[in-house]
Amino acid sequence: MNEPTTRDPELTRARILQAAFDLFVEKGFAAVTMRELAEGSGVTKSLIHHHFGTKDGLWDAVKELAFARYYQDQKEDLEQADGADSDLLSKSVVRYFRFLAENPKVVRLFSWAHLEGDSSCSHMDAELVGLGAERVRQAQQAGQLRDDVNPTHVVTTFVNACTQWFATCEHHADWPGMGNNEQYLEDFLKIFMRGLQPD
Amino acid sequence: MNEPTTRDPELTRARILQAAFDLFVEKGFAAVTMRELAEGSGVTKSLIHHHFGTKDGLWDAVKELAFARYYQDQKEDLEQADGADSDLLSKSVVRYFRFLAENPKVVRLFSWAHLEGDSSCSHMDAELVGLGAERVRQAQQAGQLRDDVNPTHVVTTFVNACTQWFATCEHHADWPGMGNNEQYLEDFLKIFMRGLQPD
DNA sequence: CTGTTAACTGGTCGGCCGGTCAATTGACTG
DNA sequence: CAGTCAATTGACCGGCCGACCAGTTAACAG
Repeated sequence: MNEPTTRDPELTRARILQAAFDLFVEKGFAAVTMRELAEGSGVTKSLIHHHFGTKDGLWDAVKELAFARYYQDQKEDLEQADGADSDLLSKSVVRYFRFLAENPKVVRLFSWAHLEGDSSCSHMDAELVGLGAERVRQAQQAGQLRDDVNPTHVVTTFVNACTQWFATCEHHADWPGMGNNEQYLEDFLKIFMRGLQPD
Repeated sequence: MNEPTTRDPELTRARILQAAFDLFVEKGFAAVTMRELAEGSGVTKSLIHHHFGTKDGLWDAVKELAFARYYQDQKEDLEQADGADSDLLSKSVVRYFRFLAENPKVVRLFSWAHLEGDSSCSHMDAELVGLGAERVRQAQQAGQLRDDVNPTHVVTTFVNACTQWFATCEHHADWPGMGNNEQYLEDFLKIFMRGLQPD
């Protein structure tokens, strides 16, 4: 557990992963070169190949790490939520919205991976949405939410509304009439929560 | 107005644009090579350079064409809508949803362009959202919609919910509990429209 | 029929791409 | 201390990248 000063493969891997994350998030996989990655992480091109094999290998490692963190974070939130809370849904929306607000790079990474047809994130999302839908179903049975809508669609609706907001965030930031993050969240919640009230 | 058999620069341009559109939509700008573009459109690489200058030039032309069609289509719909119709909003949602369903490639093109920081689509969307927001404002003043929410946020909410649905369409198509396009649209409209009813 | 223009082609260029490899260096083992 | 192994380096490779250019050919105006 000592700390070698000159050589530290784990730290090196971490530095490469961080630089690759930033570059891939910014420009997408295809537009980034191994030379940029090397320069960005302060190591040689060969060293990246030594640790990650190919450019694709590095890309996979970057995605796997980011997605694992995302998945862990979200699952934790979903499981620690109090099932008896009548305001569970709006709190979940807020929590998800805040997560995206604090992790804009993850949003972009998802977008890139998704456009390239990556399926690994799909399985994750399927499970998370499934967990959320189960909560909605419980709330419906408890009479807290209208029960004539598909619980999965309820979750998908707010996930879509939040995700796309941050995916296009920097564009519409200065549109006339468009509010900031908090104002949008507030209005969305107004609409969404009233739309889900029981008859 | 005759039809030359051997040489037709406009047809050539159109063929190149179509092939480029398909390839760029599928793989993104950076991952497509001039050679692929040439093969895909059945012409020589040099001819593409002759007509569009550089690869970037072709990319710009592809985007401009697709965006212009999108813009024209949307603006037409927005303007021909009957202002006195109390069900205007839900019809607009349905119309937009159907447009995306029928033009999945445009959705992907927007996603790519957007991730790359293209700002031209931003101005378009700003104007379209502005037009829609104006309609919402009118409906609010007529007492047809609740007036304690920002009209721009109303439009953004449904645009986000629809866009992101199709952006992730092929992924969640087979998720457990997830319905098809029509079922999602129906549930979203239930939530959205009730959420917007006046007090 | 002739001259001009532009569509179109094949060949080629310098440069950068991802990837490899032999050699060096540092850390740890016994 | 020698010996081992992995971390790290720099030089190098074949190939493909986007772009260019000289030459050819079809359309068209006069």
